Amino acid sequence: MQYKTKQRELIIEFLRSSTDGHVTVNDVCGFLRDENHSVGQATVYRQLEKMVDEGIVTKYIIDQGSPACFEYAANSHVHGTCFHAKCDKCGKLFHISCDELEQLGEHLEEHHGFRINPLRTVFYGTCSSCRELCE
Amino acid sequence: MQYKTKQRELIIEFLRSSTDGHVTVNDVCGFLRDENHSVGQATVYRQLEKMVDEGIVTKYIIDQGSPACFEYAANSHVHGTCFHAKCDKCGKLFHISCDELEQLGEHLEEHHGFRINPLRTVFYGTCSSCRELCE
DNA sequence: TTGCGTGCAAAGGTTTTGCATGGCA
DNA sequence: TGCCATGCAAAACCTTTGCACGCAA
Repeated sequence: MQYKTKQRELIIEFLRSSTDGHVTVNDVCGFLRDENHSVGQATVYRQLEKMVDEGIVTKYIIDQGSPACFEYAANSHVHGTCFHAKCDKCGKLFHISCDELEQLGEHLEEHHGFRINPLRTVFYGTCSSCRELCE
Repeated sequence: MQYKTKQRELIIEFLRSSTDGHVTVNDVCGFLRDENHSVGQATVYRQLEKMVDEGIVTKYIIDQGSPACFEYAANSHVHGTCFHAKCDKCGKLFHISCDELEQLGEHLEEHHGFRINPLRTVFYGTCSSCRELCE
């Protein structure tokens, strides 16, 4: 049973309008406050959690200690599996999507019995720009 | 410049003796306290951070909100690249190491300019046992 | 009317920091 | 002696929870 409240609508509207994709609880609260539609942060946490369960929002855990990122599912990765890769050095977040990664998923499931969830998995490493700087 | 202190030696000794590999700050403090060699937890955090920088210890960020895991590097993955995979359902942690994953690394670097760090990367998903339970 | 949703504040857990003291080189 | 390391407590940070009140159905 899912009530339709004003707060829920506001949160969804913001997620939908947020084109860059990755939004934190703080972003949501801050934006709504600025628009004079304040919503309690506990409510934002609780609503986002529900939306994740419903599958209309995706939660990314990018870093330990940093706030979690949320994305309106319909806004993103419509073109197949998409992974996130984060650079340890500059902190930039990349989206990677290609056939090899699809195969990775198949391989893991067939040979290791593990079904990877691209929405939760983040690759860590270094991007080319940062490697150039070091050399 | 790196001083050689009693505390540092104690921490390294425990990491070295810890065969299962993944150890939290709390594990370290608890063990040392039991052995009557108490070390302040701030010290443990600071020393482990240094060891990570030096490359002799690996830090795994398994879950948001849960404590980070540390591993004495010499104790592990002697047999090539090893990735971690964590089951969302049962929470079990698996070690995965095979040729396909080596290739994944090469592919990411060649085609996406991203050099993945297996020591920091954790795959999330569901293991076969948990999937069987659901079906 | 029923009971889920909200908001505030407090609590929870992990990690970081300030500052005076201790100990390596 | 100089300076890094330590230890304690407090702070910082994100997230969860308790509880009274509000509001959708």
